[in-house]
Amino acid sequence: MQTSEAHETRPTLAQVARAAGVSEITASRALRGGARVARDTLERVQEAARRLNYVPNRLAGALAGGQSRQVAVVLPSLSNSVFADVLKGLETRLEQAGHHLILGVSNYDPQREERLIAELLTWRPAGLVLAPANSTELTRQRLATADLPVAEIMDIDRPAIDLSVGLSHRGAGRAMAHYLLGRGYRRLAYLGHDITTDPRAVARRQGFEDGLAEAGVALEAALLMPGPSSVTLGSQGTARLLGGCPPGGLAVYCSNDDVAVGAFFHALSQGLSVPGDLALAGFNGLAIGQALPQPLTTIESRRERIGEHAAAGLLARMRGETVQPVDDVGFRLITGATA
Amino acid sequence: MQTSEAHETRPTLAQVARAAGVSEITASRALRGGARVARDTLERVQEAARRLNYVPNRLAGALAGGQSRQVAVVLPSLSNSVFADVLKGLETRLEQAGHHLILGVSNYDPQREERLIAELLTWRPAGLVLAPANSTELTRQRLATADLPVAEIMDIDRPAIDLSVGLSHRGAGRAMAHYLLGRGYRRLAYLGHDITTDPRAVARRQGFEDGLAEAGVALEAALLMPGPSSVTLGSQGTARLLGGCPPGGLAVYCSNDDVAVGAFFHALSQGLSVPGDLALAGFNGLAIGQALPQPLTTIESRRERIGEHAAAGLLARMRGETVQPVDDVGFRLITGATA
DNA sequence: GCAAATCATGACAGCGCTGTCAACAGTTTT
DNA sequence: AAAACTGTTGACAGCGCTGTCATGATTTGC
Repeated sequence: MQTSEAHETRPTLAQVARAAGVSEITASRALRGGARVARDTLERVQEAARRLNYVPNRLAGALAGGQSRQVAVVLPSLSNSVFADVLKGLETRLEQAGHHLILGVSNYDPQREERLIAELLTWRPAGLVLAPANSTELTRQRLATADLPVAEIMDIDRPAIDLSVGLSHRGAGRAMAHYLLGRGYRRLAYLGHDITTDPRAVARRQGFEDGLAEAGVALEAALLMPGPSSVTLGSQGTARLLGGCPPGGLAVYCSNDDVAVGAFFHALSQGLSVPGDLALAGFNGLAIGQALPQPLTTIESRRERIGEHAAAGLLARMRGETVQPVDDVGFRLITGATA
Repeated sequence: MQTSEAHETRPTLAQVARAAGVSEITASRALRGGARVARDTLERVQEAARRLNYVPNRLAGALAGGQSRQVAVVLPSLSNSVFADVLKGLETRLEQAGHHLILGVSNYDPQREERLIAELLTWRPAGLVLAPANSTELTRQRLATADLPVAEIMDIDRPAIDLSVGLSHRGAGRAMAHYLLGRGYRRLAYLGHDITTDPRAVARRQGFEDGLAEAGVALEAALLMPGPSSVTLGSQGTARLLGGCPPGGLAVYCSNDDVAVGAFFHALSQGLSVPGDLALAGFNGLAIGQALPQPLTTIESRRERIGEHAAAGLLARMRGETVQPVDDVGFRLITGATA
């Protein structure tokens, strides 16, 4: 706790101020934009800071000023490139506004998510971004009283605590149903991954079935594979699905692009023609799907934009502006060659 | 700056202490593990904290204690799943040790990387993780004096500032050369992406050529495509490469799995047999490569382990232990069906 | 039974910065 | 010429917590 005068110590604002011959507070103002500081004083201070190699201590700044310029982000996973994209969008916008990201990954575990939120809150972030795996009631309560802007991202189908940025997965499912029906498919199946962790996938399937129902069509088959979505899961699932449900004009709506790509690979290795024998549709619009020999029919989910919008919403809230609670970034159906 | 006694204010340690009938410092000790605190006092304090819904303020804690329990991470990209994997490993280990991650993404831009490091350092992190795009001399200097543990990750081929965690990309390239030669391939080509941003890819290619040279073999062709690696780039690059360099026993070493998968797709759409007409090898061991109808021959890069080891190394350094400066996590050649 | 060691607790100061309010010079307004 | 600004600066206190050292209460050793 001693303030050694050895020059090893990182220079503090006080030292910069002394070097520039001004008071601490003037130095502080000069280094933060320079409002209400004479031009030459400003330059003198900046000069001194540069010379001493001054690195401000934002911990102290945040503590004194009561606002931290850090934004906490809790995501369920990073393996899924979807969240990496969102994170990218968030980082870009926030960094640009002088904020920094504290990251937590919940692994789709509500317990862990809850703990992470609580821990990240100890840093007194200026905002919070959540892609809820399955928000606990406790968490919702805590956040409601925590008095900081919260953006819940990915889907807008559920009621949000504060801000909600994403798209209607239900709507996306319906859109795909309409598209496939419009292309003349009447034999429809669903292939999904473990949905207990992925409420968005559930919503899409629901929307898909709704869309079919509107035309009086029912799913011919639905197969849920255990485990998180993956290409391998898609291949294996397709194999199983086709066991009880022969190809030949069958269209399979997959829970996402990874699964659909797997399905495509299975078709390939079995010599099934796509979409003749087996039509395929996914969700997300991942690059890999579009790079297949036949581009995948899917729905683009604009992940990076979700991140950017969430960041923008939080920043606006921090500035005290009122923001519309629901931000629908929409989606776009990509008419590929697989359905 | 006023301490309103309105109960809106977040409870502070002082309030918890008062509620528990102890001094602030005792409360502090009780809430941090409880060393040197009587058992019943400890329980009383924890009780009070729970009742008041106390959330510690780590900004204050870090400022007072002189150590922040945040670790700064600067990565060149998140689009590349490779870095997402590393990040995951880092997060897991650090979170487990009670540390949190502040994230910056440089987009492979050395300027931006430099600025990010400087900014993140203002949070007085306890450690720093870097996957250097191209460390500036200035940055190296600053970090050398910054007096905090720094882990440079991904490759161990270059001299590091402090800790180095990764694998020898040069070695990986050589290993693949040896493997392909061992399989009898004598017509070898290289297909890569824009290497100005990716020194690791350069090292692999170098190693590959070294490996060939040891057997007196030279590359028949090398094609560098502009832009970051992607599946599409792989397909297009392969098309171009095969223009001047006909298939038929040709083995193409791709700069990474994304490119190799693209190459595979190209072969598929052209009806080329793999590996008969065209053999393919990549790098990373991504799931997508292994899920292809024919699993990709590649080298597994253990990204998550790199993250975990980097975290462990930093944590050890924070505890004051001495750590070996270079941590080689190794790699593993995956004998797929494409070469 | 008394010195020495151990345990539990607290007073105090300080981490490095910023908000608030006041002061003072130089300008403009009336 | 007085009043009212405007622009620039600083003194002061305090953000919420922890390290250090000191204190009294207990236990231990011989």
